[in-house]
Amino acid sequence: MKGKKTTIHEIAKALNTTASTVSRALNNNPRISEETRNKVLKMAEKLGYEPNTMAASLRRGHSKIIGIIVPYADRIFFSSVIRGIEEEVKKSGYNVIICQSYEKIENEVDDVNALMAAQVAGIIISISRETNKYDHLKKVMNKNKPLVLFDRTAETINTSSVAIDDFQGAYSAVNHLIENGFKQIAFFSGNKKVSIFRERFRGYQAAMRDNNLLIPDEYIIEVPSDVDQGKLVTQQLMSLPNPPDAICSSSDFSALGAIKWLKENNFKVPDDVGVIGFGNDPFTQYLEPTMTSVDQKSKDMGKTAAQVLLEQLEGKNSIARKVLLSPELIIRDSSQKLAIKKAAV
Amino acid sequence: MKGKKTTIHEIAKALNTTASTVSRALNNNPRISEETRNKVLKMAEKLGYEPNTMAASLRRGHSKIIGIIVPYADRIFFSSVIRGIEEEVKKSGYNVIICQSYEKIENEVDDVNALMAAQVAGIIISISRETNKYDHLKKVMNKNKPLVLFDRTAETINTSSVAIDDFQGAYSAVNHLIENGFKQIAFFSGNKKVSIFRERFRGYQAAMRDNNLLIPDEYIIEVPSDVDQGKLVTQQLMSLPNPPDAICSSSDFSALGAIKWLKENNFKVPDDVGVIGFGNDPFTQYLEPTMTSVDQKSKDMGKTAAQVLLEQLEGKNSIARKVLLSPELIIRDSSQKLAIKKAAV
DNA sequence: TAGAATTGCGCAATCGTTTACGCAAAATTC
DNA sequence: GAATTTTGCGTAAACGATTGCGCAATTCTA
Repeated sequence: MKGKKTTIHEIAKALNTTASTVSRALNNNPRISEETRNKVLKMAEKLGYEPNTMAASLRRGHSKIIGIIVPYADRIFFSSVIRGIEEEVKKSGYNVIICQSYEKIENEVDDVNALMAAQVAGIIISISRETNKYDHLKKVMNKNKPLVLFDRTAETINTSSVAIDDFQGAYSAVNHLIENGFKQIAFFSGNKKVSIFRERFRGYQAAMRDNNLLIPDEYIIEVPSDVDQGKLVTQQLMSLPNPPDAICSSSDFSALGAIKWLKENNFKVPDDVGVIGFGNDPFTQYLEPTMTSVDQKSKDMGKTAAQVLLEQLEGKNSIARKVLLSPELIIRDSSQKLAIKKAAV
Repeated sequence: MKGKKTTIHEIAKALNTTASTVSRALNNNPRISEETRNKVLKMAEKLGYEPNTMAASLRRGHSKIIGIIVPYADRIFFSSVIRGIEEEVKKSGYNVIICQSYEKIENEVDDVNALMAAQVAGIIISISRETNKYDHLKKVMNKNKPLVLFDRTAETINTSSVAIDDFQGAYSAVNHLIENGFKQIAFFSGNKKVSIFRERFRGYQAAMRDNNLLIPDEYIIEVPSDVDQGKLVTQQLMSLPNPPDAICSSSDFSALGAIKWLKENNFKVPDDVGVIGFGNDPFTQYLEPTMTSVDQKSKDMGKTAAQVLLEQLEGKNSIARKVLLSPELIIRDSSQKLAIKKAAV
């Protein structure tokens, strides 16, 4: 019972053959006879052999581990992507190793180095909000390690990426509001330095334009993804001489802030003001009213990122692939005026 | 720029010395002079040296990676524990690798094997709901790999563990309800085969007994952690000839089900019926009324589990340590009758 | 049936580090 | 100043698996 590990050499000795034969048998090398292979398999089983992946990785030049870097591992969006990746790569015998950047570029750089040192087979990353230089990512590419960005991608470097179509997400959200009779639609944008937020903003603009609706400057507000900040700017908005009749937010949290402030101040949601969030965080379905939100397909995103990476790993495809997933508008109560909703039934 | 990696041999050659000297210099071996060490460091920097952790791990017998196994990586409790672990082990230069068991014992066994094969330094695990045999865990211990269980622990094997005091959590929750004037308190238990749920149940019983309150058999219901199931059993409960005036739940989700059913059926929460959940899931703070819940200290749990594991790794402590963290009752609106609340102010 | 191709397996180098051992030079002890 | 200890570093053997090369034995080709 003492943890004496068996190696292929032990198996070889027991079978009066050599380690190379055992190795080949174990790896289904066609140059090994069925008979020998079976003997090896049986003996391996008997001796409780378990391969030392370190040794194999060392020889091979990389491990069967995929590195993942996210800002925070405990945010539902990221943890859900991670789950998707894990599920997918497991099928091919890979494991995932998680690093957090805490939205700091220094951590991100360190993480990349650590992962490279750990000889990961490839890296899947959602870059930090701070990240504006890409030398660390280029280093990965220069070493010919597959690299896939997700959600927060970088346009300036030529790498594979998976994201949702943020433009379309915002566009369909705004369109939905308009279909439900809202006309004066304000927009909560995130930090416009980040591409996903720029795209959402563009989607909002396009939808308004396509429906011949004007956008007063005061209707566009940059607000962090935060409940209290959401409340604050909602107060501002509703104090305008021409307050909006709906809010489309780039974040579920600021949308929640909006709903909270509105209810506290005796506005009815959605009858007085409609609200739509972005992200489809689980809490949105438990609110009153339940919140309409754009689902980011996080698990799919993870699965897809994993697939793209594996493709690259297996050499099938070395050119960068940019995948855009379609977001899904999850329609709940916060965006449908009761009268209209009833009429529709 | 082509990913030619520099090894210690290259450094040695450039310095007209040997790999062993370089290795020792890099590892702060005291038998190396300051002068040599500095030369090595400088040259390593110059040549862009990055250590190959695979090789080192192979030689050392284990990697600087901690394996984590959880049922689901995207459940807030687990992702939060993972975050805590990652933050803590990173300080000592370790990384974490994540596996999911999906509550299946076969997956758990596979995961353990995969982690052992990856030569992880140790394993931190929250066992699946199904797990009732522990051979796979014993194997880890037999190979002298540190093993730490968290939250869902196993009493029958002698290993370190970190959990919250579920007894105390439930006890203080029930006590709080009683202090707020509730007397007929029902209990939503989870699956009593799982130790944490047994403990919570015991806490409930003890608190009731200590306050000389009787528990009708019908008040104790085993219900999965699920909103709809919570609704269902709440309906049952409230149809009793002697319905409860409060519900203490082992889960936030079934508690949410209770609140939903109660509101839909014109019961006031908390004035007619008080409700307390367990887990302090983020959504609890966004409900109406906001939900009182027992916080499980997930991030602390992760940090502590990591500390216990590292202690064991560094050989300071080879005997099993069982740590119980104190849960924290987060008091919100669902458990305080308005009259009493005002009086308290 | 001679020559070519294929099959089955052993030899030995290799991946990049770490580390026990040993030895000379320098420093210390008495 | 001889004997001992310490310092500084080189030699070489690991760690456990993979794989190019080569060589017999077998099968196939013509």
